[in-house]
Amino acid sequence: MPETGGRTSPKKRADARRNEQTLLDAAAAAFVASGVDAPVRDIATRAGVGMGTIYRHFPTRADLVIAVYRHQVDACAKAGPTLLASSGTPHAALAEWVGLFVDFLVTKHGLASALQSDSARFEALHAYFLDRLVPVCAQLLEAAAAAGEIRSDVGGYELLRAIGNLCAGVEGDTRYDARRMVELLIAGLRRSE
Amino acid sequence: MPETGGRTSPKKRADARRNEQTLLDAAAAAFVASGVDAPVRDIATRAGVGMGTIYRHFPTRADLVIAVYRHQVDACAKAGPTLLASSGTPHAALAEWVGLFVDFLVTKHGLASALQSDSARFEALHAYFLDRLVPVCAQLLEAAAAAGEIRSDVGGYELLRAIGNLCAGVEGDTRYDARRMVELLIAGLRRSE
Amino acid sequence: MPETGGRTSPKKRADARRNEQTLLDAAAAAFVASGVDAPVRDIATRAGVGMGTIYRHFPTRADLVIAVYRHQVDACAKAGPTLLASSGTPHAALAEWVGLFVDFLVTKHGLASALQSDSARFEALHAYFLDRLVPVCAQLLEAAAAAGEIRSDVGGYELLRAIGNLCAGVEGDTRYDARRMVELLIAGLRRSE
Amino acid sequence: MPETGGRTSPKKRADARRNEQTLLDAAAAAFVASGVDAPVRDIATRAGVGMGTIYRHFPTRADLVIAVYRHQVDACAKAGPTLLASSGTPHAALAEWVGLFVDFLVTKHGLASALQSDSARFEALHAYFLDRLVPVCAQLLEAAAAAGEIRSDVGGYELLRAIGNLCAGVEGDTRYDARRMVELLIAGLRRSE
DNA sequence: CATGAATGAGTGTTCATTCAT
DNA sequence: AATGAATGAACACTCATTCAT
Repeated sequence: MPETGGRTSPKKRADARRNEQTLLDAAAAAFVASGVDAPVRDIATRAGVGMGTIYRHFPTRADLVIAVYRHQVDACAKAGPTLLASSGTPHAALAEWVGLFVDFLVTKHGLASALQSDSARFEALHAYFLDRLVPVCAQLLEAAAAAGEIRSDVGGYELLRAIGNLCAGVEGDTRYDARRMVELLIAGLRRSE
Repeated sequence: MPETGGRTSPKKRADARRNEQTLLDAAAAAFVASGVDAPVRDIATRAGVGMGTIYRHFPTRADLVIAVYRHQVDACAKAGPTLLASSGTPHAALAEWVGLFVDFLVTKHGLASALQSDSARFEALHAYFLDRLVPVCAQLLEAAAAAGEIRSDVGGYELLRAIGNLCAGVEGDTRYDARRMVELLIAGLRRSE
Repeated sequence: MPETGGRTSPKKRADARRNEQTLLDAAAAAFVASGVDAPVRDIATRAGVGMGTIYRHFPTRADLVIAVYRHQVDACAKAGPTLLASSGTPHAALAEWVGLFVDFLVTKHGLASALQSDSARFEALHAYFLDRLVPVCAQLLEAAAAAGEIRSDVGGYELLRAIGNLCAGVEGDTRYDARRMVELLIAGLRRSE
Repeated sequence: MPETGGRTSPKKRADARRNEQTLLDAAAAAFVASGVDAPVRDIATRAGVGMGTIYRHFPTRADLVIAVYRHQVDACAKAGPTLLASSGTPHAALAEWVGLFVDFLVTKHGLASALQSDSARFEALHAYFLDRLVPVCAQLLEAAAAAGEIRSDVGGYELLRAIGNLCAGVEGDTRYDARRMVELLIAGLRRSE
């Protein structure tokens, strides 16, 4: 448990952390350039380290991907309750939160596609996203449903998956606006009386 | 010039045609199992033929993929005008037609994912789908918009793309119902006044 | 023995011969374009026949190559004694005959290279050229040697091989003139006193 | 920067270098046996390494071929000026140098054939040989021509090409002596008055 | 601990050759 | 006899992953 103030971790710790951050930055860059399937060697080269180092820190590709996006996923997860408290209505909060999620996905080219992949190597990634975000999404949905604003038969997992899908493979397609499509989806949730 | 019903084509033709069908069936199966990127060798094995046979019939992967789905795409394209004529309202026709398309995509696991692929090798596939279906979808959208039932700022390409995305990677995910999600999307199109 | 005037060979014979000539022409063209290794299918296509037809007429590639060049090789072989009789000196006759051979090789792009090939598939080709031309070349060499014009320690096979080599792979190399190099070689044969 | 005799290069280097030498030896052997087109797998097997190792060390086939012959080509190039200084006459120097080149080519069966190849994949090989040897050959030719010993209308490239050709495909042909034929060629260069 | 050399399975693709029709 | 569909060996090349140094 490396708390900031601890006296236990000597220089080493700082170094290692710096190193890991270099790795994550390099991976993020590689992901943008070549998708989440970017060759390990590319990432290593970008980071200026050997490939072995990457495997040491992140035994599985999913580990690496998760680490790269952890902060943003966490931030997104935390924003849910906040928005619910501050927005006018639950449905508005949901829309805003979904907007946040879309912004995240759309700027991380290749991520949404990776989330679709049923390859075993991305299982952990899948799981992480779900663990963190499904509850949040579900909470927002429930609040909106409880307020009578939307139908109550759509779950967090399903909505999240749909949003992820709508954001996949958008890379340079000027005729397709993922954000708009997601808005349509959210609009479609409205209770039809 | 293969006249309808003519008995002109020599015996060979019959054999070759049968073989080609075997190929298409095998390819379809392989696509379901491994996506549209299924190794040529796998497809050949499934069909019980040599790899060369596949290359003979379908020089390019796109040729194969298109051939596999051609009939259904065509049927889908033709259904558009028909539905428009027979359904109660344009929006109803649109919904029904979209349902048809989703049924097609959802049962062809792997197809939707391939349509997302920006790989050059699938360019022709992409083009084929777009050429055939975008006009139909656009026509339905326009009719519904003209009737004042839906917003008029969503184009055929965009909607088709969104639907395709919603249907991608669904393979065995019991918690996600692509059909429902697409319905949400279509519902979201409704004119919000 | 299908003599022209025989009454034995009905139409069939004429057809078959015409067919075979078509084959040879097509092969010759293909050889020029792609070398003596031209794909069988290419040749068949050029000839407008099926591949099987080629295999029927020429079971081995060497058979085909030999057939293609037979006339010219024979003509070359026959020219030897003629030149010996008509030219001023045996060495002059040798030079002229060699010139003939070089003309032949140089215009048959790819042939010289094929003659070098030690691939078993060209064994018969090799043998044919040797059987026909080595004796002629040897005769000319012997005459010139007997006349005291050239050294007597170079044999027909060896000289032929050297010439063939000098003509190989010349295809479009403007800085290399095979003819000149062969002339150098022949000049080098001169008795050095 | 590998200084002479320095102990700077880390241990690894020694291993890698040894390995590379193994590779070069294996490649040389494979080239002798199957020509410079020897399958990568064969070379790898001979060397007792995986194919990937070869691609790591020599990304392109030309890289490999050049590396295999570099030392000897360089030695040959350096011998030119030396012989010119030490031999009795320029023509003698030329003859000796050519002898060196022939010795090299003849023992590297398959090399001469590769030099003939117009395949794009051997472009770099071709260029390397030419860059290194044409100037040397040209210098010797010019010196002999200046001394009035030989004709002055044959260039370095042309002579080198002719020699290379004479040495091609000699593999186990006991009736053909490339060395003798080249001598004939050189003899043929003598000024004919 | 880091390094990066080595491994080798996996895949696309070409063509000579055979053989059912 | 002719056809051309089918076969399958052969080869190049890429990368994830392991492990000796």
